Amino acid sequence: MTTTGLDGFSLLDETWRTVTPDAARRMLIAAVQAFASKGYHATTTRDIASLAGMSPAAVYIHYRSKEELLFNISLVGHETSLALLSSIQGDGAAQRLKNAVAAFAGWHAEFHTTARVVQYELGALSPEHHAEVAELRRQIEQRMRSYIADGVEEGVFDVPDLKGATLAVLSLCIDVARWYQPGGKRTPDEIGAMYADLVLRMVRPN
Amino acid sequence: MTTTGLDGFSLLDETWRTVTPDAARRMLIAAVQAFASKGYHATTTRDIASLAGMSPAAVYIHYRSKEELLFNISLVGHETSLALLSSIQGDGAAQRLKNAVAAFAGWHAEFHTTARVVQYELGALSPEHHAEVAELRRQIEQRMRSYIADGVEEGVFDVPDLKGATLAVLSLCIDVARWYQPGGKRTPDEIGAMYADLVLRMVRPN
DNA sequence: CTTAGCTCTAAGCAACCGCTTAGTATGGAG
DNA sequence: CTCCATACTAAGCGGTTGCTTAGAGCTAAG
Repeated sequence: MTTTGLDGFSLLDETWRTVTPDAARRMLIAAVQAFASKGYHATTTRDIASLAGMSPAAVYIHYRSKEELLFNISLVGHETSLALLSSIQGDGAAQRLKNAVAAFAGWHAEFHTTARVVQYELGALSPEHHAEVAELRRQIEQRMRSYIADGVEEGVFDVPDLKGATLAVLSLCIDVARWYQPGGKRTPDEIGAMYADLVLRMVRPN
Repeated sequence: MTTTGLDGFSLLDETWRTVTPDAARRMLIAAVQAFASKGYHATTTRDIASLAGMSPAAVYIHYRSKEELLFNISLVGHETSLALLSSIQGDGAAQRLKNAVAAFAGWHAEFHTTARVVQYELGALSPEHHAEVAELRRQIEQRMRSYIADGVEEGVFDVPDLKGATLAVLSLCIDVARWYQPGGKRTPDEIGAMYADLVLRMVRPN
């Protein structure tokens, strides 16, 4: 095995560390790249195999179907971003919300390849797999809502509509995956910081 | 011709009024519905024809290819939302930005079917068609930026990063098309009003 | 060395894709 | 009535799709 275009990628993205064996992980990373750049339906199993440097049939050694490949990506991606959002710390509700938005928006920029698949290919999942992922999405929403609710209870935030504000904040962060480009003016960290600032302005009292 | 599921739709959505002849318009509306619910690549020309109540070959009487169908949708959709954003009026920069966000976000809710195709199927356009649409997107961004810049010049907005804030505001509105569902708690107008309020909070001075 | 088990490939199958072709129905002009 | 243009359908073509099958290559236990 020499170059398949994956070498640099797998070093940058540690999301798939736990996927074994090696060939299964390379296949998954190839699928992430292909799904992200062309979309799930426009990607053929031959594309994925070719990106991973293997034959078309090799896909089915490690995965039952193309959809199962997508489900694995979606599941690990959602679990990773939920874990990230759950690990937020900080002094006071304002600091915690700031850290949460910076982390969540920053993740959607830094791992925009994974994030694009996670956020925009949900509809290609089977009903059973979709339901499983939807539960994780509910938990993500609940986490973000609690960060905002904390500030309201502390009296440091002024939010007329808690559910609406949560929706807007999550929406803002998620949409980063749509427009972010690696060669752009802002680094993922800068985007995270800028968005954290904008969100805090949104919830601050008059 | 009796029911194809389009009758109610075409009454609700006046975006395609100018498309003639009638069969071409019905085909386009069928394509919008199919592209929006399954994505461009997952939609077959047989799906579209069937939704329009015609034979598969009828698509090619009015359109050269499936991609040209998408291009027409994308072009008219972008022109419509640009026209909407360009027609904003109001007393003072704050009122104009408020109206602009309410209209733009509201449009992405009310016409979420069209908006989904417009915003999420850009990558399926041919390079030439994509370039044509990209120019319209630049004009949309410029419009929104000028509404924010006006407030900064008037001294009623405090925005550290004009381009960043414009990006965030557009992003917030566009992402409505991703999460909006017709049966939801909020009407398109309510979403527009809520988002206008959130954006004004974001740009107001301390 | 034998054998079992795992990973992978070469070849290909049935189904489906976008699109074309040949021909039919319709309606208006002369 | 004939003639012709337009709008449509039935049938199907070449190519591609997701996935399967049969078997080869490799590793390691006995």
